[in-house]
Amino acid sequence: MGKPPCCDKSNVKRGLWTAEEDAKILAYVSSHGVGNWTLVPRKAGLNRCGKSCRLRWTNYLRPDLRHDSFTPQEEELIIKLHQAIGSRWSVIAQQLPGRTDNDVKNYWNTKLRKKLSKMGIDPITHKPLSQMLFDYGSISSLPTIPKPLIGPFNKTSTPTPTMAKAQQPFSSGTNLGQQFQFQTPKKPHIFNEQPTTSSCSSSSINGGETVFHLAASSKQSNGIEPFSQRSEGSSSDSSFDSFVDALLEQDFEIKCSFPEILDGCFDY
DNA sequence: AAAGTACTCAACCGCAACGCC
DNA sequence: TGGCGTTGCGGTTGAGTACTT
Repeated sequence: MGKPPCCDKSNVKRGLWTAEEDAKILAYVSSHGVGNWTLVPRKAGLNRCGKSCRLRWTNYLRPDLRHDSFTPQEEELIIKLHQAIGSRWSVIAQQLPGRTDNDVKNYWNTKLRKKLSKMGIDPITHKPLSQMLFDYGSISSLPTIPKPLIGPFNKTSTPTPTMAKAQQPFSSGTNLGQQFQFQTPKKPHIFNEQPTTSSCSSSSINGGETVFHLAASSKQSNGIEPFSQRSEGSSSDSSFDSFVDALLEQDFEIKCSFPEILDGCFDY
């Protein structure tokens, strides 16, 4: 194991690729095929990291890639797969010929998350916001916050063993939820969905992240278990109250805009 | 027209898994 | 069995562009 020995970053070009560099990669691959990427820069005459070459090939130069817009069918499939397996972009991308995991991930982060949020659907749990608020609103007291859950996202959260390597293609017309007989640990998030870019910062509600760490740490049928099922915890604080108030206010606006979400029946 | 803000997406980073010796 | 190198993956960044004020 261990950290991969990457190129000497001070001596390799970084940033956007030029047409000339692309041509070198294409020429190399067409004559040698894809192989040891660490050798590619030297053999192809590129002043790039091998990893960067592999990424450029995988995400852009591969001849089987599509560069057109996502179709509504692809969009729907991404949403369903994300609901079933979470952010396992490589698995999702395998179901979309010509699309890369990076494509899917970017499309999700820039388009689909916002779309679901606007529809009143939580883009992580795929549950209606009103239902989640009902769950959280039913809590009479705030559970004690376990220390390991406080702070930034737990990057080490890994799929449960039963979900690993479920990479068989889906047969058409099957129930995706039944295809995936494993559970995906849902990552915590902030309700007011923003793209994860450097430009987003101040709009998250104070306390929200902590609250959703707790939400994410428990499971229900769809990966989240209501707080009311938790036995431990009892404290409350004003930041949580204001957070809940903000959520309730937001939910009220959503309900006004999308009354159909009240019956909990969704069609993406 | 200019400045500020939001959005998009290619590329990078770091970690873990894998395979070979 | 453990170390090393390579590959795969998901999260994040930031430059370029579009949009708004």
